Amino acid sequence: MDIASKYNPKEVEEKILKEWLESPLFSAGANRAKKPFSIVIPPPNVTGILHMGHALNNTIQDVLIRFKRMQGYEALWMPGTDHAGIATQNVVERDLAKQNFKKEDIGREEFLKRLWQWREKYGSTIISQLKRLGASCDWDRLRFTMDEPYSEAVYEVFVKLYEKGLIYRGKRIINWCPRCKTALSDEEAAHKEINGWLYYLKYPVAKSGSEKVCDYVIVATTRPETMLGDTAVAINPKDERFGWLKGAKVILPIVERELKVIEDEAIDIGFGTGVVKVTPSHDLVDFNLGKKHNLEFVNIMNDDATMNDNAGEFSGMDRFEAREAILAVLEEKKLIDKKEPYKVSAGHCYRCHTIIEPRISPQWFVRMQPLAEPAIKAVEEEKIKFYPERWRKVYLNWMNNIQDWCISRQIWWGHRLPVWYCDNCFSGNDAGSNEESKKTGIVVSKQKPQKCPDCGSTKLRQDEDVLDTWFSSWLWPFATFYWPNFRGQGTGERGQTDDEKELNYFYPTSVLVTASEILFFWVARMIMAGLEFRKEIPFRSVFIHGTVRDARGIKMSKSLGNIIDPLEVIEKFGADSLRFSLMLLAAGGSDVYLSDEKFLVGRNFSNKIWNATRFIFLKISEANIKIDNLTLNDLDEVDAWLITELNSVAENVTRHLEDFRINEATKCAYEFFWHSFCDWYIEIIKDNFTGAKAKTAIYALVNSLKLLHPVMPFLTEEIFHLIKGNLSLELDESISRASWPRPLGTGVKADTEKINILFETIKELRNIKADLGIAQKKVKLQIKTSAENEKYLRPHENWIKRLSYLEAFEFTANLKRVIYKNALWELNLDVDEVNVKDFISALDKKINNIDSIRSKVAGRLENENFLKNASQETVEEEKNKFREIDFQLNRLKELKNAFR
RNA sequence: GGGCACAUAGCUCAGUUGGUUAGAGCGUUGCGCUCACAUCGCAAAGGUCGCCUGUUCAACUCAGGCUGUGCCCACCA
Repeated sequence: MDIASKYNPKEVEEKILKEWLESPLFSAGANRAKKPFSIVIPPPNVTGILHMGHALNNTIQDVLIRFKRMQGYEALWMPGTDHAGIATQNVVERDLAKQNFKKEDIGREEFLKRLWQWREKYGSTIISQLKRLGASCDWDRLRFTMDEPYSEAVYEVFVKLYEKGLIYRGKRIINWCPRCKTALSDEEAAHKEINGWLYYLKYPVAKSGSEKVCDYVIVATTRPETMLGDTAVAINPKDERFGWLKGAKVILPIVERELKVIEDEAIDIGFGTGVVKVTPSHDLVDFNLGKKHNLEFVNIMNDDATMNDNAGEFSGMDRFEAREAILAVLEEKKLIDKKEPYKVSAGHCYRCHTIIEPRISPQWFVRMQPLAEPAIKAVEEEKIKFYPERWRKVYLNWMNNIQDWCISRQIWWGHRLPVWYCDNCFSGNDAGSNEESKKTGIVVSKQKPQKCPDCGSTKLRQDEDVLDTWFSSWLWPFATFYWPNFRGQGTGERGQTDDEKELNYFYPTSVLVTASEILFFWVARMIMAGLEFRKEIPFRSVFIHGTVRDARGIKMSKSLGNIIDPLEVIEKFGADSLRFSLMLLAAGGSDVYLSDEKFLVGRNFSNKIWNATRFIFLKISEANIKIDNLTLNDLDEVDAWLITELNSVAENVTRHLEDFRINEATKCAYEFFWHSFCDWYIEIIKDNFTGAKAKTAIYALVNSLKLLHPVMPFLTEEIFHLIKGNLSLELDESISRASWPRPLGTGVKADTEKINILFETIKELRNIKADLGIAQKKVKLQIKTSAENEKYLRPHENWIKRLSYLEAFEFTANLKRVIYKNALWELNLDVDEVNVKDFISALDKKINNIDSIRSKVAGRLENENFLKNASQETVEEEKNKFREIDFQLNRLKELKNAFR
């Protein structure tokens, strides 16, 4: 049979992918005979394209799913995409802008039509890319957060929460993105420090409470433009410097408005001048002060953060333009005391990075505290476990300080609020919370109500707003199963049952794999929603992986231009290489630093596996060996050693995968395959290729492939097929459904100690030869040993000779000198012309090295406290170690003497 | 301001409960195209495990402090 000497991943992967997608290998359904294992995918943005973060995230999930599937679980990986409200709308708006349109020009209906078209066109891109990565999702289940059944879940949840008093409408100060022109939640306002100034402005004092100490008060501000909306200045009542200001009035410059002086404990006496300007309409703190002290609210901005008519002469200017203009006027009036450089923390829109403008507007909120309580408990009681564990604290800390969630968005792409207002009797009041309002003229309902329950009017108008994207994604773990409107009996295809049965079977899901960035956005909220609507946690474990960064440690992002495109890596080296390299690098939850050459490990390893297979096939066909089963018998020490190693590797890989230590699992399998299997075993069997050896090799190969399959699905599948096709073995259709390796029980137990002595000897001989400068010279090996040992050694003669590059074995009772000895034998290399000088200096170095270790161990053994306190085992170990080191030391010394 | 990580070979990082002669990949050096693989093999050089102080018979590992780096949270005008 002809197998290429270089592995061609592209060709193989595309072929295998096609087979997979045409098969039902990855489908799952409620199956009583098996235990469930389920993962819901973090749904990527429907218009997204695969980036390295996706590659990492989804490879991890695929590894876990494939592992569990092979272990015999009913493994479901639920795929889907997210409509990603603001992000997607922005993309389509940009597209419109290219044609010189604004969305308002074409209207809501037409705009939404375009959005859906966009989704049809690009929505499957990322899905096919995930497939190409090898993701073994149950693709027939592909969900979308705006599918009709899914939307039903969203409305259901809104109505339920409203009825429970957990959703309310309120006029509050919220984070407003003046570019997207929508409200954002606190989480969507990313705080970043920017370099700014702290301006000290002088406000003239009109009349003082007691004796006027000064003509001005000086207030410090980072945002002078908001002064136009000031309606008070505030001091701390305990601040003795400003006792005279109590009850005073000051004049707001430019506007010439008279401002009250209010007193509040919240004012930090130590900051700035101790006097604060209060702008209730444009700052959260001031908003609260304004409510508390019953101040006037003056809004000075439009929704795009330009100044409105309340800004007088500055009307129409952008907020930053207005800042400069106002400063110029104040400068002219000599009302600027000073300015200092200052780092300001400002919220930025997480979608377009525009600086947030706090803005008062009516919005809808979810009261979070009641939802948070059980979600805190679930994690505290470890019903949900975090990996790495440190995220548990981060989660709990956030949950314990949770704020209400602003869920209404002033965009068009998303789930429209199931809220109707009566044209006749709705007066803009708040709604939903019991004390705050009377709910007049508001109906919250999944369907459009016939008439207003308050006044009977039929003129009802649906709220224009849509819901925060996360208000739909927090239902993902159960809404993907068609909750709450389960379909009837399933079709029976692929063993599927009806929806509810499936939900009950697969929920709670097993593990959620995600990045830390969306811990609050998504993970925490899913836990709350799961507990609220299913009365059960949504997943048992949360595995949080790191961020993908470039070689300099900077987060990869398209806008920074430092991305490595996973698709290019796939094209060049194959998805297996990409996956393998990522899994090797992504330790626990640590960040992954990538550069192009990092993928060579994966490429090289793929090729290694390919060639090892190729070689074994070659030998089998050369020797005309027939293998029709994998029952191992006639194993010699070397075969048994390999199988013993394999067993322990299988055990370790399994253990590591169970604990989400994928990198360790990958490394174990890699080392076994490359070093134990290729470097030792295959080398050993080269000139002693018996039927038993062939079988052992194939057995080890098949099981290595299985261990590697979760990480390198394509290559392992291809070779699995090759083995099945060429060796007439009874194997599964696909390795993805083959059983996970279990240690072979009795019968195979290697005398690893003796074999290891041989391996050590070979390494030592190579070493000595290199030091003597005769690495490539085939010399005779003289051996002095017992008859019994000779009998043991004889069968291994050939490979020992070859691996240590020797010409011949000679058993003799008289050695000219001893250059090496161990428990089995004493050796000499029959050679005269050698580089004694280098050899002796290399020896000296080794002797020194070992000598220092020897004295360390000796010191320990002479220490009475050690002997007294350390465990019996430890002491024994140390004693053994000492004997071993002592033996080595003497040997080296003898060797040195022999060459002197 | 609060919290959380991280600091181990030239580079990138492993190191699961304290006892190891501290490992890997890449890079470097030397030797080799020995009938799979040069995307390979064999070997070598290279580390006072950030610093200090404790706990312990024993610390890369535990505790406290320090320094540096990164991240998250927060109504720091």
